[in-house]
Formats: sequence, C-alpha cells, structure tokens
Amino acid sequence: MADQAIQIGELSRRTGCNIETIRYYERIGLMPAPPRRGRYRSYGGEDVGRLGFVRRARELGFTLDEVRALLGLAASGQASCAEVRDLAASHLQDVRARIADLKRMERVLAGSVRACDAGQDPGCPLIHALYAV
Amino acid sequence: MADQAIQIGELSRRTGCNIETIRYYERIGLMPAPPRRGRYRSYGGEDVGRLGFVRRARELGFTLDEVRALLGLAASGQASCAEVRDLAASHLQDVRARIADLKRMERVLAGSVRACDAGQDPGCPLIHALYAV
DNA sequence: ATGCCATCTGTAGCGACTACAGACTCAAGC
DNA sequence: GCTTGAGTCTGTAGTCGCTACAGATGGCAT
Repeated sequence: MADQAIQIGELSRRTGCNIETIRYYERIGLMPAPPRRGRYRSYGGEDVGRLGFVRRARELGFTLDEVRALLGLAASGQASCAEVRDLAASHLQDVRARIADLKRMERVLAGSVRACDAGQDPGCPLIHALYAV
Repeated sequence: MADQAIQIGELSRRTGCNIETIRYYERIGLMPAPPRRGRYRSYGGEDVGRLGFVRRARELGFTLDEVRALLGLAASGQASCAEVRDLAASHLQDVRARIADLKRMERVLAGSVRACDAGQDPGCPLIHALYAV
C-alpha cells in the first residue's frame, strides 16, 4: 500500500508545500490535525491528496476561503458540481478583471519607457505623467 | 493663490486617497508631517501634488518602496531620468510576469467551466482537475 | 557521549492598508 | 450659553497568506 505514515518533511517534499505553511493550514483548520507518532505529526495518503488539492487550487488563485468551500463541495459528492462551477466562474471573473487592470498598467508603463528611450521630452516622461494626469 | 491651507478631509477628497491611508503614509515617512493648525493637520498645494503622485504611482502597481524611490528621483531633477526608466522597466517586467501567471489561471479556469457546462464528465471536471494533475 | 538533522510550539514580521475606540475641536443653530 | 453634529485626533488591532525566527525536544548514527 502507498498509505504508510509519513512525517511533515516528507509531506512537504511530496506536495511542494512549505512545512511552515502546512502547520499554518492546520492551525486555520484547512488541513485536519493529524495523529501523532510521539510528538511528530503522522500523515497518510489522504493528506497528500488533500494538500495537493489545496496547493493546486491556490495556484489557480483561489483564496483560502474559496479553497475551504471547494474542499467541502468536493467531499459532498457530485450533486455540487453546479456550485463548484459557479465558484470557479466568479473567480474567473476576478482573474479577468485583474488581468485587465494589469494590462492598463502595462500600457502606461510601456508607453513611458518608450517615451524615455525616444528622449524627446525635456524632463522625464514618467515623472511627468505621474505629476499631472 | 491655490495654495491655501486645507484639512485632511479636503486632501482626501482632492486626491481620492483615504484619510487613514494619508495618516499611514505620514507614519511611514512617505508624506511629510504637515504643520498643525491647532491639533489639525494643515496641508498645502504641494501636498496635493505629492499625494497625487503617490496615488498614481500606486495605480501603476509600484510598491511603496518604489514610490519612495520615484519621489526621490523626481526631486533630484532631470539627471535621474535613466534611473526612473530602469525602475519602470523592471516594474514592467513584474507586471508582465503577473499577467502571464493570471492568463495561465484563466485558461485552466475557463477550460474547467466549459467542461462543466458540457457536462460530459461523470464527476465534476474542476474537482477532478484539482485532485489529480 | 556527541553530533546533527528533523520536528516541535509560540510568536512576530511582511505589505498596504483598513477599522475601530474613545477623546478632542470647532462652527452653527436654538 | 448650550447642545449637537461633523470632522479630526491618537493608538491599537485586524486583514490575507504566508514566512521567519527562537528555543526546546526527538531520534539516529558514529
């Protein structure tokens, strides 16, 4: 069986999640408090799965609260697919809004850098842009 | 003259910057501590300009440390244009990297939502994607 | 016995604000 | 003169998602 007990360091290695972060997730109730072998936390295969889930959801930009919700929905079987979809769709809107924001920044910055390189402006084009809109 | 003394509320209104944030900027030394009229902070036209500068730089995504640097360079005259350009160019790289990150998220999310809408998968496609990569 | 690494708990720090509580100042209305 | 209300003051603590310690144990190899 692949389900032998591992320590926190091994869990960290398998999931790519920092040890301090794992303990943090436990503290805030995102990961369950595992049994102890002596004083050391003892994890099993389920924990590797759950933590991997958390990490991938985080990589998609879900907040920890959203991850918590996703975990709940994942546990509640397939009836919840619509709810998962809605959560994802609303998060997708967030992501798109942030992309739009960043693209606006990008345009302005790129324009200023170009103006700087052109060197027409008597002062500094970016400073100029920041001082008066 | 447009340089009459205004209170913090008016400064807030003119710059669109939260009152608490203005005091925060003063605490961390980004804005100078203004003179007082009685106990109340008394600002002038320069402060409106400086705070506007800060706010616009923040809108372009510069960190407060970068803003501090930009303020220093802005004060030091036009010799510093090259330095400003470098700061902006390096920040532009950051912004582009973040856009790339978000676009990756967007692709995955949009794909999952689509898969959900298609409804082929027996389980939930997003949950599925999160559980196994 | 001695190293040495891993793990433990608990606390504080980051960035950039934001949100109070509880005191005060000031001008206007009655 | 007295009250009311809006504005301002200081100081502290909370947010999010970690990250970084300090200082104490645990367990194994030499």
